[in-house]
Amino acid sequence: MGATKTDLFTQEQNDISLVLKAIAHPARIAILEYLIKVDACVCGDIVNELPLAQPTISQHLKELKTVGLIKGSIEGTSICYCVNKETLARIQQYFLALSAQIENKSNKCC
Amino acid sequence: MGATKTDLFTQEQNDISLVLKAIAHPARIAILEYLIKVDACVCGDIVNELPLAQPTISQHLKELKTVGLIKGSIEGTSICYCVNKETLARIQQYFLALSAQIENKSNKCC
DNA sequence: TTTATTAATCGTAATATTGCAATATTACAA
DNA sequence: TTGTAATATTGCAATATTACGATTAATAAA
Repeated sequence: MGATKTDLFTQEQNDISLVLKAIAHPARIAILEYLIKVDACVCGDIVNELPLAQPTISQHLKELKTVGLIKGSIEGTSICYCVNKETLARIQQYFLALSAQIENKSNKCC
Repeated sequence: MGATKTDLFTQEQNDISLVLKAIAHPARIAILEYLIKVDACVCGDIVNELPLAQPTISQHLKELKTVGLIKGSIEGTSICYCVNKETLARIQQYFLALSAQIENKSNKCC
């Protein structure tokens, strides 16, 4: 087959997995960390910062944008990107909730 | 090419991306949530719980185990799986740190 | 020993992802 | 309008992932 059977899972499980899949690549993690580090947005600087070709960076940015992890605003010929706090916060909350659930319990095995 | 250029990124970026990639699938999210919900470990119950074939579940469990998100211990003919708190905590801390960094800053654009 | 039971592994078809060269688009300046 | 800088899109080869049937390995029960 080869395609994920999304219809078998809940909306939230699919949503979270899409956002995590977008983050789950070293180049996209590097982009997110860089965007956060330089405060607000930078544009073509990302191409200079990372050792990947421009089309590759552009594609990674598109994936991050598609799932709402970053936003972009046009400034003349260049585009200013920045991290979407809300989406990041949502992921952070998700893991916080998981950790909280597990904290109260003691493993019966392992 | 098709293969991620891991040598271009830091150890931590690659590490985090591997763990996130393991989580970033609805079936594996469902497995993690189920393991957390039923407290400690269950084994073949996961196959009954999720609408996927046994080899598929087994493969997903292997991926989760490879990146250290779950542990398994043999109990007779069955295997008892449970979530590895440490790895989950590490991911949670990672996102907490990102969120904390971004909280202090005001977007220059977007 | 035979027979279930449980879970891992193998093999493979279908599909998705990664990375980039080539090209296109967009916005502005001269 | 022509040129140029900044990004996006297209097309494609290489590789990875997903899912599962068939099989295997390991243990337990009869």
